[in-house]
Amino acid sequence: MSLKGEKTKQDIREKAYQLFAKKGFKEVTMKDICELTGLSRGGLYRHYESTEQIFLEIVNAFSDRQKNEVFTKIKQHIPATTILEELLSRYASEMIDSENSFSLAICEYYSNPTISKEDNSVKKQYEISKSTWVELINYGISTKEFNCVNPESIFHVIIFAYQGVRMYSKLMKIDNDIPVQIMHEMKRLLLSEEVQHEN
Amino acid sequence: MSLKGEKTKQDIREKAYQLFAKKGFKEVTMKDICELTGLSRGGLYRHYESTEQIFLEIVNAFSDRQKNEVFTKIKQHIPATTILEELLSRYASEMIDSENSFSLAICEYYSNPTISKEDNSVKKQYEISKSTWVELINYGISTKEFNCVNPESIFHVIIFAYQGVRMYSKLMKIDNDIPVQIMHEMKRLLLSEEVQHEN
DNA sequence: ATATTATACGACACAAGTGTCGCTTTGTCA
DNA sequence: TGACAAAGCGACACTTGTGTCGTATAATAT
Repeated sequence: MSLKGEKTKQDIREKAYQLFAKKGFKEVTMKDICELTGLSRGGLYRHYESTEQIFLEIVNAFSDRQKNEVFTKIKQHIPATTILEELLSRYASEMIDSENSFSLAICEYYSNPTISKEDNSVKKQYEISKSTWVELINYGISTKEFNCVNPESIFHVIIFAYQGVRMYSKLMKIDNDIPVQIMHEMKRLLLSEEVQHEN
Repeated sequence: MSLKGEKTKQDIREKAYQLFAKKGFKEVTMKDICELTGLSRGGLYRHYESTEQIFLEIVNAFSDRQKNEVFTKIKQHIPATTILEELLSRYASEMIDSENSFSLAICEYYSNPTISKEDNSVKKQYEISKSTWVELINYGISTKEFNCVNPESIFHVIIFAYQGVRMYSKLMKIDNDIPVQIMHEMKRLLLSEEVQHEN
């Protein structure tokens, strides 16, 4: 029973996560990971044979973890507006600290034409994210908090808009209130008239 | 007066544009450009010393060209809704053909942490794009076609959402109607009630 | 036409990352 | 506590791209 091995792998994943969140996908090399973990080339290659393999393992764990968070809150009958605001402000804070955005690394990975498109981790992560949002929006419609035409299209606007901002923020030290602006527009798309006018 | 030189540079820029639009920024090497232009290493390096230098020259030309298009149409009193639809559907078509998106290369360049942040081509391109949209939106408000709170935040939602889609579409062969969905939501954000209900 | 300068060539040295392999060290079980 | 597998080491060969330089070729002005 190899305990040491799994511990090392865990450490590799943690350190690699930090590097990806800071530098993006392509910028991270096996050498970088060697340096941060303190492992030698041979030592690292024993556990993982590419940055992509490490990355995908992290992505999978990442989307699995977030999967049930929203669903649980819905079951607890927490108002949809509250859940929405939590989600949006989490996105917003990740945006402002561009040095710490693993989601941005995922974006970059997505946009990389050389990756193996057969792998379905990306699609899986997208589907999980989509079903979570659609569930939340439908819940909000059922409680009369939300008022929108098409939950799926709202989902797309939201996630894609946030990814765009993350990209820009990496270069431009974007105004901190842009995430807030976007949050307001997203709410305008979703909220019923009476709720909207509170703001 | 060196005619040959400028002709070669022009050719380099054209070929490089094709490569960037297809492969993104980082994926293109000086070697690739040598191969496509038929130039040797020394020949290419005489004109440009890096892919970044070529790229930035293209970006600058790119944003300058688009600058006055919208402004001209506003002066001709073409309805804001018409101009909006033209812009949005151009974005949408670029999204569907992910092999041909120079904008995506710009995005990727933006998100690259190793580039020289002193260069202001990116900021310039962003400012030009922003001022164009804000001008259009304010024009639409003045003609009572549009009805929105904050032109700048709408601008951000629009451009960022489209960039996000482009990224995903590069990997996922995204549904062709997602751009259309997003177009509708963007219109919902902008259009006055009476116009909106037409749809 | 020819001198002269701008273009273009391709071999070369260099840098950075990859992946491998024989060997050593360390864990783990009987 | 010894045996044996698992984990870790680091030198090596390889790949891919960069940037340079002496030389050759073509364009242009006089």
